[in-house]
Amino acid sequence: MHSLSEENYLKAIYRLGQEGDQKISPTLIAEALNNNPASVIDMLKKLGDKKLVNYDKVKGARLTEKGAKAALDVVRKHRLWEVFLLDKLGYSWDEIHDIAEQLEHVQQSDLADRLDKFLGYPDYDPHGDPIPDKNGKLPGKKSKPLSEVEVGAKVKVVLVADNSTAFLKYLDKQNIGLNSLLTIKEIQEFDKSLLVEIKGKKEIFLSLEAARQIFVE
Amino acid sequence: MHSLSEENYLKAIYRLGQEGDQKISPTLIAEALNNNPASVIDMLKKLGDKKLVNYDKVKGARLTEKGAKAALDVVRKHRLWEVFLLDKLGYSWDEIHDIAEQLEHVQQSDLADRLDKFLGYPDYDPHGDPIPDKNGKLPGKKSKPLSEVEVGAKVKVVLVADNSTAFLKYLDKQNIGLNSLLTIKEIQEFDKSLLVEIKGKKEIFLSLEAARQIFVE
DNA sequence: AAATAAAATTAGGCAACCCTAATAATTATA
DNA sequence: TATAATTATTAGGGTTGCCTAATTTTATTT
Ligand SMILES: [Mn+2]
Ligand SMILES: [Mn+2]
Ligand SMILES: [Mn+2]
Ligand SMILES: [Mn+2]
Repeated sequence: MHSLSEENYLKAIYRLGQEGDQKISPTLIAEALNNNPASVIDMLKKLGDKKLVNYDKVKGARLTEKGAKAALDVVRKHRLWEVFLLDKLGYSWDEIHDIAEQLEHVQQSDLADRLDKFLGYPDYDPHGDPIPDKNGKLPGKKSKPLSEVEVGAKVKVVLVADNSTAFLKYLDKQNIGLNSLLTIKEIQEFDKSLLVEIKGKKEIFLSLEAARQIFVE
Repeated sequence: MHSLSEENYLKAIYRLGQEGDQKISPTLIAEALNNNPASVIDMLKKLGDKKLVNYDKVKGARLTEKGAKAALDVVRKHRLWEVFLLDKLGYSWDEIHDIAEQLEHVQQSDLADRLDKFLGYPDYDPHGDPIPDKNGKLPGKKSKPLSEVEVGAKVKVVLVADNSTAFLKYLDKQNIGLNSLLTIKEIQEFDKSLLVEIKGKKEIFLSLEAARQIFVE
């Protein structure tokens, strides 16, 4: 139906749309896909012809309903495959994203549904990201970044936004994972870095940078 | 490492090499891949540069050791994924080939090994084709086409060479599957078609064409 | 051995995606 | 508001992998 490249653009535009209400510009998309704004413009033209995206110099890129559906379909496959790789094949959470990037493009109408069933209809992927159901509906979950939590609060980690191997390995080393229970002991005034206690474990320091990637409730 | 296209060429050349000692010509490869001899020559040049294939107008195409290794790696992945799709996701044997054609190209060093372990180290895929182990070694099995069996013989189906949906659905309808026990009742002189009794089931007619695709022992 | 048919090869192109360099349009800054 | 910096867009190319239409080899028939 859609090419691998088209699917990656749709997914990137979808993701950028999720992270706040910034204008989704060619430059932004190019950064997300690690390519060139000139290439992005080419593709936006094509996706426009296919009625998957509306692009407007002022408003930036927006998925049409059809485009959003296609994007969610890829996201669903990505996250289901991540669950498969972790639960069934025993990979760790920092190894699965890159493999899922390939698996998500396998085309077969009922593959995602069968995989979903085989995995027991999971609601979240191993990084805490919600898995859309077959109609594209996402389970709701209202979390906020650890960087916006006050001193003294006790919170639970429910999602890790940065899925890079480097960051996930760092969290492993710090003993932070999904469902970790954290208490904010201190927030440094000058750099907003945090001193956090991990329940039953040691206290650690987290930079603002890191805290922004850890979502809690 | 190798592109999707390159992998498909390697696999095709490997498969053609397995089916007897015909000369593997550009035309033959083009038919196998449903493309054009001119395109094949382009690719043979590239695979030659990469030391994966030796091509000689007289001898045809031959995989180098490196090329054979790469081909077996793709074949291994294809067949393991087929087992996964049938055993775990519940697809039927006529639906899995096309999906495995896509899955076989997913690149990750230890994916095949993990899948192999998860599936319980199967020796054969759902069509009876042997699955190479991680060193490329194939389990031996000496079968012959049903078309070469004599009248009166009692044999067991161990492999189906034609993996097309059409042929596999036809076999389903005839009630023939792997491990079916057959007795050859008659062979027609004029067209070599067979009258076969399926143990515990009815008698059926098979064309020579069909019998050539069914391997027994 | 010609003539004919089939197969291999070369030449020239095309579509998908990406890139760099040049230019135009915006936005920010002095 | 003129000047500088940043973005967007266009122009021109490159690569991969495919195709069609010659052209050349090789194999088959008369
Ligand atoms: Mn991921
Ligand atoms: Mn994830
Ligand atoms: Mn197959
Ligand atoms: Mn098979």
